[in-house]
Amino acid sequence: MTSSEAIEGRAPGLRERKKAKTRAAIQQEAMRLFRERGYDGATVEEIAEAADVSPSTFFRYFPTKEDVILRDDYDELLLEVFLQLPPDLTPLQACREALRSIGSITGGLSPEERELEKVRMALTFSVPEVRARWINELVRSFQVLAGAVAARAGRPADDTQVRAFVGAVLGVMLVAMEPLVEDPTREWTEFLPDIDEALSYLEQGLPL
Amino acid sequence: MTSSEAIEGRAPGLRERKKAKTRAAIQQEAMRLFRERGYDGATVEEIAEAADVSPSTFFRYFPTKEDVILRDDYDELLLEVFLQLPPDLTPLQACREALRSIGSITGGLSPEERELEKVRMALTFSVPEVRARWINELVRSFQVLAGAVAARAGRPADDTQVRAFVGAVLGVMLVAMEPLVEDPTREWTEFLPDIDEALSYLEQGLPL
DNA sequence: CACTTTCATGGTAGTTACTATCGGTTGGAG
DNA sequence: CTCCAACCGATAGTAACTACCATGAAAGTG
Repeated sequence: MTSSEAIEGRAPGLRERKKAKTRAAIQQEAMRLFRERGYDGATVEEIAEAADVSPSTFFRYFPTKEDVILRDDYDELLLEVFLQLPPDLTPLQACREALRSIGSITGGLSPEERELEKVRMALTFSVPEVRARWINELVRSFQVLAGAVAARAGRPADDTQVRAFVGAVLGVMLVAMEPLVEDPTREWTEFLPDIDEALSYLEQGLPL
Repeated sequence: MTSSEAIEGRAPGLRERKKAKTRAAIQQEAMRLFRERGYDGATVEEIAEAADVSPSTFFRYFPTKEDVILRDDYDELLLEVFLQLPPDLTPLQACREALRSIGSITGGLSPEERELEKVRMALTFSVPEVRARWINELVRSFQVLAGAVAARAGRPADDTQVRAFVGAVLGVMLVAMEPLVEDPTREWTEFLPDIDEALSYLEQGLPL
């Protein structure tokens, strides 16, 4: 083990700093071009040139063109928040609380970051392939969440009821955010109240 | 209106018959090659050659390589079955009944068709891009289902509770079928009891 | 400070999914 | 039998990736 690993995170080193910078540059230029010409209208080559890197480098940072949009840290964030919640909350209360936290975090972003997020979300929902991959990864991350829920409820990770619970929460979220497809200019945080309301219906056994 | 439209469905005409034959041939050869060499291991060109058509024709029948796997009629079938169910069932009962129907339909397939379905499902779940698109279209078709549920419950199509209900059913299905990703050799009908059980938990307000 | 090792980068060549288009052929209607 | 529309094959082109190698800069070593 080298000394660099020990202090990793505090003093990123020149190499790491440069990497973060290029990644940000690529993502930013990509969003700008996408907004100007649309997703299909901007080629990877053009994005790479705008970010002053070679196409090879683009693919080193983002394995596919889609990933330049999809890449974020929300999944880890969600899990982290969820795990730090007081254990006396019911799973559903915990989910609602975690969602509220995520929502408030995005409130404390710089204007530039906010704008970037907005474009990212709009693209995520308006470009079919990207949307498909987004949902796919959302399902995956809810699988992870299932583990946390199970732990909280003191049950095995593959418990049927736990899986049903997590699935229901996932589905409710998905459907609640569906209007974003038709109007990608809206922000996803607008739908947090809807999701919250839907989650409370869940608790009541979906009366219809 | 021509006479051909009037008798449409009964006497498909040579042209239509040929088209159906070509489509089936392409799909069948594709599945064979995918099973032999894997999804990425078989190119569209090879599939086209095996089916004795040109690559152009392949894309006329299936807009993308993924569609040769995804193409099926389950969505329409599900909706059709759902609409024909007696109106005195609660929405949840109707969903469970519809699922049972779909399951029993796949039971009455010829051995060849069964085999094809099996390969199709295995690929759907094991090839990431295909899986992503499958989920995406599942969400879409559940949007349509929401309309039917709303009608059944005598509510507007965009009713919050209806959307929550449909979302929950969708999510429960998604999560219940997740094990197929790790073991694509299993058949999806194996999971019908799990889904049914999960749906009944839903009715109880997801007690945990 | 010299040196070696590690690793990000750029460039090149190639594959493959997909698109646009156009001339030739074939099934179908009158 | 004839004309029309639909279907098909072929060709050329685009763009997202992949594999590979050589170069130069950063980082650990003495």
